[in-house]
Formats: sequence, structure tokens, C-alpha cells
Amino acid sequence: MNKVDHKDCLGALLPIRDALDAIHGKWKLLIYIAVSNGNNRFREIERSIPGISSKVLAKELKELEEHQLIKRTVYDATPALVEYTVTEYSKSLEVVLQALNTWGTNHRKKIMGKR
Amino acid sequence: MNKVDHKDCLGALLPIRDALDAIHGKWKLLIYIAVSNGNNRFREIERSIPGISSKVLAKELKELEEHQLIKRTVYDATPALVEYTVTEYSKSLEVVLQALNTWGTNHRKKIMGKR
DNA sequence: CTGGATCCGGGACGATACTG
DNA sequence: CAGTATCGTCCCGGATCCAG
Repeated sequence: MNKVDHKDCLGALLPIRDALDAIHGKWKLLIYIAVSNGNNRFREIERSIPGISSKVLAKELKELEEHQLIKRTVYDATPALVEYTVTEYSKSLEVVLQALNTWGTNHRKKIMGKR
Repeated sequence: MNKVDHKDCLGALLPIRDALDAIHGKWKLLIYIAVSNGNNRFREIERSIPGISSKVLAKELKELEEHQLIKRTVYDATPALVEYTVTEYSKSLEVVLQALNTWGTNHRKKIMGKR
């Protein structure tokens, strides 16, 4: 199975960083999961994630939108009505999350009770 | 191919975080690559990574060691002689890095020129 | 040579209040 | 409801110096 050779390592760093930036952080995956679970309104998401503040939520949603993992739709209504949904594209993340999950699960066993 | 169902999502978060913690950050992968490329001494590693300070390098190496991705060997000599090498276990990371690399490469194209 | 000690700035994260 | 504004805290990481 193709081993990454050292020359490629440095070249691979940028894309890897891009990938990590898109999903790392305290809240991003939590929010992503909340939305994919059917929490589509701002307050709904906020309530479903204990401890998050509206400021942070707004910022993270903006970033997730930039990365096209979440779509923001504004409906013309009073009071304001905005809906957040996961994008089709975001499905492509699942294979990555699977890989992280698998390795992380094993890693957790190996390290056991650190941090 | 097995889709992650929503119940599993939250459960998967912890291992995913563990995985991300082990490899995310400004220097970790850079250091890991440097060591795997044959830079085994502290100053060697430091010189091979422009911009890193000895304090940060020391800290990151410690973390990489805790995660058992790098092994630290002290030789009894004067002056002090310490050798850093990658562990066999660290090879298991490559599949994860591959996944991140693949997705990140595509993602970069998709987002194009952000950040 | 291998790092620890100290000081410090900036960014991430948080609490609270407020606007349209 | 959907956010923004303001202020404050904490900690990562950087610079510099120094000790074993």
C-alpha cells in the first residue's frame, strides 16, 4: 500500500493543513453534527450545544460556510428566519472522519488516560 | 460504504479529537517529517525547520513522544547526546495522513485561494 | 549540545448586553 | 429570531537569556 515517500511529505503538508483547518477547533465538528442531526435554526443549534456562545457559534458557522460544509439560507420573513443545512459536498468528509475515528480509537487505547 | 449514522457521530467525536490533537498544530507534522528524514539530533531538527525556536521544539517533541510517534533516546556522553527517531507505531498514521491529503487537495481546489 | 526559565503579545474563547 | 458589540480571560507560541 502506497507509502508516502519523503519528497512527497513536504508537498503533502499544505493540503493536510487545509484539511485540518477545515475541521479542527473546539466546536466545528460539534456544530456540523448538530446541523446534520436536524438542528437547522441558529437558536436551535445554540441550544443543542451546551456551553457555546452566540458569538462563537456565528463565527464558526461562517467558517463552515466558507468551507462549503454548511449552507446558509435566508428566508424573507419577520422575524428573521435563517436555515442552516449540511451540503452534499460535506459528505466527502466522512471518509476522512472515519479514518480519524479509527486511528483515534486505537490511539486512545494505546495512550490510555493521557491529557 | 458504511455511512456514519448520527448516533455514532457524537460517540466518534472523542477519538476524532484525540487523533486531531496528536497531529494538529503548527509544527508537529513538520517535526515529524524532519525526524523521519533523518534529522535525529535536537539542533539538527531545529536547523532543518526555519523559524522554530528551541523552546517550542522541545515542547512539541515532548508531546510527540507522549503520543509515541517519536522516540527519545539519551546516550551517556559528554556533552549531552540525545537522539530522536520515529516509532514503528507512527507508521499507522500514514493512512490517516493520506486521507487528509487526498481530501485536502481536492478541498483546496474547491475553495481556491481562501485564507 | 540539550533544553529550561522568563517575559510577552496576539488570538481563541467566553459572558453579557444590545440591535433589527 | 438571528446575530453584533464590547469587554475580559486564558493560553499558545515567539524572543531572549541561561543552566547542566
